Amino acid sequence: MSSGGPPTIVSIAERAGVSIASVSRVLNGLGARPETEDRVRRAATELGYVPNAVARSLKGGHTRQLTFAVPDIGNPVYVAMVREIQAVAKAAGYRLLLHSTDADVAEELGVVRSLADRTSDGLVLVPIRITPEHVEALTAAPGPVVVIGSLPDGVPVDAVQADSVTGAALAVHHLVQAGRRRIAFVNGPVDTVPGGNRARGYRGALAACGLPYDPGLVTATDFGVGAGARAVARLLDARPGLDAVFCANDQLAIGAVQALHARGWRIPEDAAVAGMDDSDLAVAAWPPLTSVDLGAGERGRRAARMLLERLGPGGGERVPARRTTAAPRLVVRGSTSPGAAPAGSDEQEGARSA
Amino acid sequence: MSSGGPPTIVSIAERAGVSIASVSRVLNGLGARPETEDRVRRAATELGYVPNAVARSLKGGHTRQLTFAVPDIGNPVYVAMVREIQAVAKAAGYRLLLHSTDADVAEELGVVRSLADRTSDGLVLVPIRITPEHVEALTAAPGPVVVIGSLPDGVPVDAVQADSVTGAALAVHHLVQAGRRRIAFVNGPVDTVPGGNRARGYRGALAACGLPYDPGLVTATDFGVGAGARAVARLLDARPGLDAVFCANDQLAIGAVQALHARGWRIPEDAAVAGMDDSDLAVAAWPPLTSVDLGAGERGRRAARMLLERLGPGGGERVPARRTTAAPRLVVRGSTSPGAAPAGSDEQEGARSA
DNA sequence: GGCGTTCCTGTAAAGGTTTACAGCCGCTGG
DNA sequence: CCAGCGGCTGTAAACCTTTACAGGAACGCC
Repeated sequence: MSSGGPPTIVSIAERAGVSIASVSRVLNGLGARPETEDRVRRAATELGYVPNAVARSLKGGHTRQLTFAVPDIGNPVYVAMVREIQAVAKAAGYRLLLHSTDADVAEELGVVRSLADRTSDGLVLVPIRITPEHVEALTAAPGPVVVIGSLPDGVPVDAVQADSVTGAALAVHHLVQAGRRRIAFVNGPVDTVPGGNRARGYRGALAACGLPYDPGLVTATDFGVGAGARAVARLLDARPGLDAVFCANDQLAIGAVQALHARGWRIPEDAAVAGMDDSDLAVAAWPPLTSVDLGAGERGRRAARMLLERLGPGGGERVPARRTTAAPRLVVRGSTSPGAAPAGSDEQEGARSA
Repeated sequence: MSSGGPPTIVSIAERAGVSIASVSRVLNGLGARPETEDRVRRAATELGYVPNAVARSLKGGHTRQLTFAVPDIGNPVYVAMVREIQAVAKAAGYRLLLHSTDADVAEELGVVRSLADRTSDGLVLVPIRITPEHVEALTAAPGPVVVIGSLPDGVPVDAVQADSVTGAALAVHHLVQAGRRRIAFVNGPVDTVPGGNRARGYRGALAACGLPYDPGLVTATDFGVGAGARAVARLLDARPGLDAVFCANDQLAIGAVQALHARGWRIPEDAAVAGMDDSDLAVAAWPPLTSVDLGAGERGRRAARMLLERLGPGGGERVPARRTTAAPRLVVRGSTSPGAAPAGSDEQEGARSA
């Protein structure tokens, strides 16, 4: 009696005249008499057998799937992370489940809890913000989790952080060294951890350079090109003497560039512009944007690796939670430095299109 | 005897003093005596029970997972698709498995065949190119597949296409209407279906407008900003009289803009530039790029919907394979039209960043 | 009072795989 | 010649859930 649906080890066993145990053993490379081996293999290929991964997962207790949950898949920073995580997962024989939380705290918590349904073996989570509920949910997580973001010390969960404080400082120092003295700062939403850190880095670097902190040079807005352009337009009205704009984000920086161009300012002669994240947008701008690479790809890669270590034989509950930080890197281009990065010499090559 | 691993319906049954069947029924909302209902629910919450999705899948024969396979997750076009597919899948209660084929034909075929392992209920595939092996594999696909791309007519698989022929024509006509007469064309790799179509659209539109086809104005290169810049630099040497550059891709167009800027050309006064895909890069450029939106998001959405229809009750094998085409849309910005799209008025708002 | 309904519950099978255990065969060594 | 052992193989259980089926109790009706 075969026929039913797709072939199973039972169909193979019947056709080969052996037991299902032998089929399983042969197919998993355990020992068998050469003749048995032969008949099983032949039957399997004749039937076009493919093992049912679901049944395997049920028996084995793992799915070989990883979940990656991000606030917004469209954001270039997260795209860089997905890409690396995908690569690491694939190399290790894992599939990647992509979940968009739409920047919703309740959904983030739901993702953590849903580890309990055994759909995936582990989770890499990028929270938009860490609330006490997060701490609670993560502490009680029903499976291994790695957080990309800043986690309080007590939480027994691995985490990979960006160092936006020194990242911002890097940019400010660079601007100062380039002779700028009135450096505006366009921040994103300040109620997030990175928002606070970037502000801190900006302020600290100003202090370190002996420059005054002028609140009139600082503004916060939503992320987005248009928001950045409007914010900078207002800034230019209030402080027409500024000579540099540092933005918490490449999108904001693009907006800044547009606002400056619209008023006929030359970049970088009249005002320098620097962004953060070093996304593809940075090289798309004219002049190409100086930007601080906060290591999104690197963070993704590390997070995936840490998660896989937890899943590997040794990693279980043994090891205590680890914290690691990706070093920021300043990429200087034409928006702050007239001679830098001529067209055609950048590294963003090789993407394919449909 | 509980304790073992996480709670199962057995643990609940023991604790509530009922059978596992009753537990299952209560938890699935089928009828039960109020008292039974109560005890089961109480036991379930006390134990923190979460149903095992793998066991459910095994029994039910479906995983509520969809696979989306793309050549390269970093490409903005595919990002737009992922985003929409994710949204549709999520709304329908499906999870999304993201697979990067790295533009490898063998991997694409592997993805189609791997539908047989029952890991996901269906597949949306973006092939880099359609080979005879693709046709064969798709015809024999062990589960529902929707292809984003151009499929020969005989293949019994749903497909969603872009219309790059009229897309390219749209751009060329717009340039001609803006008074341009010597319009260069920078194509991507020509051995792909879109590459050929874009070339056809360019040529057809020139003919329709009564303009001569000058091979010296046409070039093909890899996608990528740097490649575009180099190609346009060569073009400018060969045909210094050109007055517009049409690119098969926003990345190439960005490169074109940079090459023109580098030689001191003004855009759009000395030369207009238009791209394709209308990605985020288009609004990042200065001046903002006119670009043809080939409806990547729309194609993703449609593909996901078609796949879900196949999975729904009616859709089985009944319906014959469908073909649908997303209409291209020209988005005019400053790179071809001096007054268009002032900064801050664009629609690319709201992205969040870490 | 008995019979038929209806409602609820429990037993058991099924879904496809892996694997512990036991059985069988044949061979070797004493 | 027999004990013992090693190599293969088959049976059956387990993973966790859903669900067909049958049994049982309560109730209404004749």
